[in-house]
Amino acid sequence: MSVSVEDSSIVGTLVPAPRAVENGEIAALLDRLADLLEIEGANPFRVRAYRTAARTVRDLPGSIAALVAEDRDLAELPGIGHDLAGKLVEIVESGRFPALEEARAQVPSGLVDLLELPGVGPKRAKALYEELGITTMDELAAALRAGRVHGRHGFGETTERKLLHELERRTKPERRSMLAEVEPTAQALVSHLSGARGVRRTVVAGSYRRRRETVRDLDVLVTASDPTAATERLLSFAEVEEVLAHGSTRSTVRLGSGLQVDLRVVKEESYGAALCYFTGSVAHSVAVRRLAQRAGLKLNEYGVFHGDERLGGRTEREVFRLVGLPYIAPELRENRGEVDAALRHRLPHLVREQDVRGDLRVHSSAGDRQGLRGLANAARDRGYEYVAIADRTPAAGGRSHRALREQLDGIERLNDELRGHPLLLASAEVEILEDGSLDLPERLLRRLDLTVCAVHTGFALSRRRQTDRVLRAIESPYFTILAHPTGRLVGDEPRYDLDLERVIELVHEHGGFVELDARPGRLDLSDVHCKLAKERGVGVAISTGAASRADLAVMRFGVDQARRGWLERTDVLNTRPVAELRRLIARS
DNA sequence: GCCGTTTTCGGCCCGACTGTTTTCAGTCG
Repeated sequence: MSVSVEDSSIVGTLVPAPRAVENGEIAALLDRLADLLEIEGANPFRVRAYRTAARTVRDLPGSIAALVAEDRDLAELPGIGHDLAGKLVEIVESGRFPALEEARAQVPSGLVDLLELPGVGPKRAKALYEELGITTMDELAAALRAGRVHGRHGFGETTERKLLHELERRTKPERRSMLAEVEPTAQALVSHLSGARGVRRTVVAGSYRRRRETVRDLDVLVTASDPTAATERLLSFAEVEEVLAHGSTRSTVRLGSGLQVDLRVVKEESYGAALCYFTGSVAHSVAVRRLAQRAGLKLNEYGVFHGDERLGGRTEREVFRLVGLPYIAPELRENRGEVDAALRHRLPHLVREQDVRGDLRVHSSAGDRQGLRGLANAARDRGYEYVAIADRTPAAGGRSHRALREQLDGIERLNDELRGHPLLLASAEVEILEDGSLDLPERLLRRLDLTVCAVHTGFALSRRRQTDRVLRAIESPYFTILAHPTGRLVGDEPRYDLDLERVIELVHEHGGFVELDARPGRLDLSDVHCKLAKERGVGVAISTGAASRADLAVMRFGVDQARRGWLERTDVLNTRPVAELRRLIARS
């Protein structure tokens, strides 16, 4: 999620914010201040403190505004001390952030954009501003063309050429790509590199391996006896458009799609250490390295060392063991408490795709042209024990009542025939109307095994009305699962405003469930919200909302996200055997 | 600006690559 700091209504105003300020907005302000301080040349550790705090705030499942309202001590949060706690309270209560206003007075805000350019960091940005008065990308482009940058300290001919090339190439800001979009490239790259002479292992690390919902680049790790052969091999990959850096053990290229690929080559004996290092996240790596340091060890991408003695690093397990930790799954490596949990041997046993026994939201079109029978076959082919057929209700442009009745009859007939191989569950993706009532008459609701309730209309409601709407639906005796709870699209702003914490609390009270929409462009709930649901004791259903047979396969992206949200098999509703599932969704 | 089982000061992760430096700073991940 990106928040436009410049447009934010909470900066530079004394008027109380009309709504509670979101964590994402606060985090963006802290990051912006860190950028400005960096350009100013402030103490780098102070800059880091703001970045750490931004991260803490962004990753927090509950809202800072709510903590402030409850008068909780924010200094208890990791990376937030007395000083920052006070600043956060001021942001929430008055909408003001004086430290940021002061920094803005020193450094024009537009300079921060320049940091996006490869090769431009805080020092060069500052030099461009102080020596040439440049504050924007456009001004930089103009200065380069006019030769005004030429001969300036730190700007050689190559740098000039690269910057101009970059400015002309980029017409819009770089966007992160969705995980599912880059998978084919990642796989093609791995098989291409694996063909190089002397290459033993090839693995895509980075956020791709952590299964983040979006990735900015692909970090590829290779072990090889001959590093040069491997880096040369990367350059021969057909999709390479531009070589950005090319060294003996490390190369960076840009593909035609705009995706950047970083390749690192290490010796086989360093595979584990390098894989830890390149899988990250940076915050996780720093936390682990700090542990190593405290134990008198040094950890880098080549191994674990005690003085000059190399203790190991061939496998990740060995690296973790040497620093006193059990193995931590890549999906957890975000420094969101996993190192602490590992130390206390309290890591979750993460849910796996093979634990999934069914899909609890599938549209009848997923049977392709073979109707319900085709759908049942598709589910059985995936090894599912059950599948819930959940077409939308009329208010969301779905089936008429009559068509739904006929479908329910069809499900009963087919179940008689299939005898539970698999079991078709009668459901509907029931629109929650603006007044919070469910968009089906009781006589139909009564015939359903479960409901999957959702918001597809009336996005513009205020936070209070939207929340009340959903809360009322949860109180319905026919409510089972809240589908795609926040309406988010990956990489976008939320489309409607909802107090998810209250919603989850009420779902817990009524014994219902929340959904994780597995589609790679949705992944709604987010990882952080999955963790919130788990912490509040609410089970999560991972569902695909598949509209075609092929869509059923997106389940794995949902499982990836669930793992990032610390979910275990027992936290996921659709890992339950049929009998148990029936009991859990039965209406009291 | 944060943090503490070598605590309230003095630390704060670490190495590769590039370009311009004439021995290393800036940037990046």
